[in-house]
Amino acid sequence: MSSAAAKQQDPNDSQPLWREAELRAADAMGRLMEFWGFRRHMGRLWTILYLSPEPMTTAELAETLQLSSSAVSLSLGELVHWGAVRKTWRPGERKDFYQAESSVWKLLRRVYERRELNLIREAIDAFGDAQRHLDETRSQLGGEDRRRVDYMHKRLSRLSALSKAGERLVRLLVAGRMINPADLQSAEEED
Amino acid sequence: MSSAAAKQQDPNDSQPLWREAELRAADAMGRLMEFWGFRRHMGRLWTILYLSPEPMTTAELAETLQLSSSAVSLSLGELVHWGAVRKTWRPGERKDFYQAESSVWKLLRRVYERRELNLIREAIDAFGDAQRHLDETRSQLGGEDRRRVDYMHKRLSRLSALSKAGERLVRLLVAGRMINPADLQSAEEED
DNA sequence: CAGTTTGTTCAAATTTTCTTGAACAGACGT
DNA sequence: ACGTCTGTTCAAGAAAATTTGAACAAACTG
Repeated sequence: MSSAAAKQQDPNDSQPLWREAELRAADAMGRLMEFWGFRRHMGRLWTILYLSPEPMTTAELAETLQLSSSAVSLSLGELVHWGAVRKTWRPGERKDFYQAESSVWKLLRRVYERRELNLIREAIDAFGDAQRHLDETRSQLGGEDRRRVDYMHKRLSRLSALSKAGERLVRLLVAGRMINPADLQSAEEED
Repeated sequence: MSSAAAKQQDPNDSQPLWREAELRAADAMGRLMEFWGFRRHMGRLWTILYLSPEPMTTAELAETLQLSSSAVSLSLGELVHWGAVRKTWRPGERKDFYQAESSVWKLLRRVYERRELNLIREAIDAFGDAQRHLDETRSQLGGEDRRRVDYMHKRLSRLSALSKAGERLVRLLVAGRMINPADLQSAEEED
């Protein structure tokens, strides 16, 4: 029973032997997710859950990663919101238990769908707005300036085309269909 | 000559009429690039240059975006480093001039290549390290713990497989070849 | 219904990242 | 060679984010 005891008895020196490896992997995933625009801890927490055969409680997670319970609550809540972690519970237990959504692919799809696509659409809108704004000022301008505005207009069209190609690409990715990056390339070829 | 004068005379109220539109687009791109893990200003600067028919000086950029010269220098330097902006110069002029690399696609490729791929590779390495670490401890463990370690080992393999699929996918993207996202899906199907 | 246990929210404090102005360095013209 | 014009670097200050402990709320137990 050495390790079962070690798991809980002494807060200092009694980490299970695999803890080191676990944390290493969690950290790598944390960096990945941070780069990706999420909180570092989200990646860490998810990984710990993903590597655990059993659902875990917030207390266990806090202990494993040495976090305050509020930090766990916050990041875990966000993970649940993203569908990366599921709340489960056990009959007879009061605590909530958490387990990782194990289909990483499904997860990535959701993220791309909710975040990347929205952002690209906003950008597309902004480019459109800018163009409309230029249209309004155009009549007030004389020769040189008018040429300048026309140039900007053309460039904005190119940015829009590109963004739309990007949007299409991400949508295909989300739908799991084949993607041809050459589409992006061609979106900026007619000038 | 009204607008040519307006461009430079009065620092306060004399923005060219298209400035508003320009800034709007620049801001959208700034948000995109920030989300993307770069400095906000890199997107802004790049857009201003992209929308300008002529190469611009750092002073003009600073004035347009209301930035200090050091901020411009910093972000512009990084853009040059990423190949998103080129330094040019004009005979007879002492200042440096900058123009946007207009092939956005080429740019994206470089970014994915240098950043995303490196990060994924680091993660793959970390997962491998963690597994090796588990292998070392395995012999010291008894029944239950050993099963637990084996479980973690299997999960780490899955993470590795997934990351490698991701790496392959990005490499194809960079090479401009067709991509089948189903590869990712299948990378986590054998359990 | 009072007392625990568990989870969430909030404001304060810490850490990290960005921004700035000034000092520095290089290049050019005279 | 000197003075001027540019661009870069650096340390200090400002702003933004993360983190935490404590207060609060909700759910269950006896």
